[in-house]
Amino acid sequence: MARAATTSDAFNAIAEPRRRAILNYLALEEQPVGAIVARLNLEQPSVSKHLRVLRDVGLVHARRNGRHMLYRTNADAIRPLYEWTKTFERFWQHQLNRVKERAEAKNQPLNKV
Amino acid sequence: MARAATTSDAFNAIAEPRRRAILNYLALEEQPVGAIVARLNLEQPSVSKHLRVLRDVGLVHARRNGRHMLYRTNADAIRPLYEWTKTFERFWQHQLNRVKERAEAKNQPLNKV
DNA sequence: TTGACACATTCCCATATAGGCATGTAATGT
DNA sequence: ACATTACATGCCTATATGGGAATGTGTCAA
Repeated sequence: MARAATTSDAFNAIAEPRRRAILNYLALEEQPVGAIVARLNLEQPSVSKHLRVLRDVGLVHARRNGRHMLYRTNADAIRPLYEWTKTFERFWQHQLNRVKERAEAKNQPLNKV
Repeated sequence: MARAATTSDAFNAIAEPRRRAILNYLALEEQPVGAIVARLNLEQPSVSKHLRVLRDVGLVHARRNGRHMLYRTNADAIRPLYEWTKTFERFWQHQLNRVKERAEAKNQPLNKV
């Protein structure tokens, strides 16, 4: 058997870095495809394909507005991922990382996914 | 180009349900391969391969003890996933889901990943 | 109706699995 | 040294990409 389809669930869908970037961008407000293409500097067909995957697993919502398709992130669909990772929270080394976190937040690049 | 390697990062590695199950099992304490095989009811070569992927991305640590290889989850490597999902926390519908959560927790199967 | 704009889909291809099976390797007991 | 235990790796196959280029579809303006 091959690897599971990217559309099989949210875990597979977000494995793609560009799809995570798209979700980040669409979290604040809905945007047309062209805006994603311009902002993330990707090919239009590529963005459409990624959006198709994200839509299939419910990670984005879409609606048409004239010639434009407006997409927005469905944050609720990300919760299962959050819940799973949170399971391991009690095993982290809290004190040490809290400090590192603040230090890194200051130098974090804008397009960092 | 094809899909990114499962070993390219933690996001790709955890896309596989069995790998998440392994991480869950190895979170509490280190275990030999045979225990994973028995507990998750998988083929031994399959488990070894999954562990290889998890090890390549740093999601598990391994040490030898006689004939046994003892693996354990490296929870710190899961933090980046947690941090990314947490980015969307402010967009969740808090009140509604808190209620749903408790209701679902009661009926959750043991092997649910 | 025609043309342009905004996206979506299709086709082709190289690549990376994950499963099943066989085999290789490291460590231990006798 | 040899058999056994406990894993790791190799080989083969079917399948699912993601990129690039071309083409199809839906909407609006004139």
